Amino acid sequence: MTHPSTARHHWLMKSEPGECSIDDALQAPGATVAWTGVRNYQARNFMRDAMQVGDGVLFYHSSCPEPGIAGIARVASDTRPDPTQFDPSSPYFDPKSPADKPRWLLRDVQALKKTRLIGLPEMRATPELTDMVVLQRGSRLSITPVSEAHWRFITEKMAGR
DNA sequence: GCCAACGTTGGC
DNA sequence: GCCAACGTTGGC
Repeated sequence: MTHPSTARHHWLMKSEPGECSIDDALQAPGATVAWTGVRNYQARNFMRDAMQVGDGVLFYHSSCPEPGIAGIARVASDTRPDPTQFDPSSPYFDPKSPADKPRWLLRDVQALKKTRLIGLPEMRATPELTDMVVLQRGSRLSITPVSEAHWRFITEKMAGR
């Protein structure tokens, strides 16, 4: 029996392509970017408590003309404080975050490959994906868990070609 | 730009 | 602890 803490998880992580697209991530040193700007406790807790280095990530483009899954990535580091919370010039500045007890965390994410754009309308039209957390009514979380079945269906049946 | 849905804040 | 007001997200 596999211990739960060692079970591999999968995630969908939203990024605005105007800020960091899958192409930007692939061109970064080591194809790795710091996932800055998470300012929601539930999303932070996913990163802190459930993510593990090596977990698979669906790299999702949001707030753009064609929202959808744009690539595959992996969790590449443990959590560390998100430096943008202490930067007054950053849009992610949080004046209430204590310097000695940072409120917001990030992980490094390594882009592995760009896929064809699996658009949100296509995702919604795919019966196998109707239970995905990101597709539920009112879902706004920038980081959501992805089941093994959804991960396999997307990466094996949809991302190719 | 609109607005539904959800999260956070702060007075009480 | 309640909850109204306000802010944010993100698709459209």
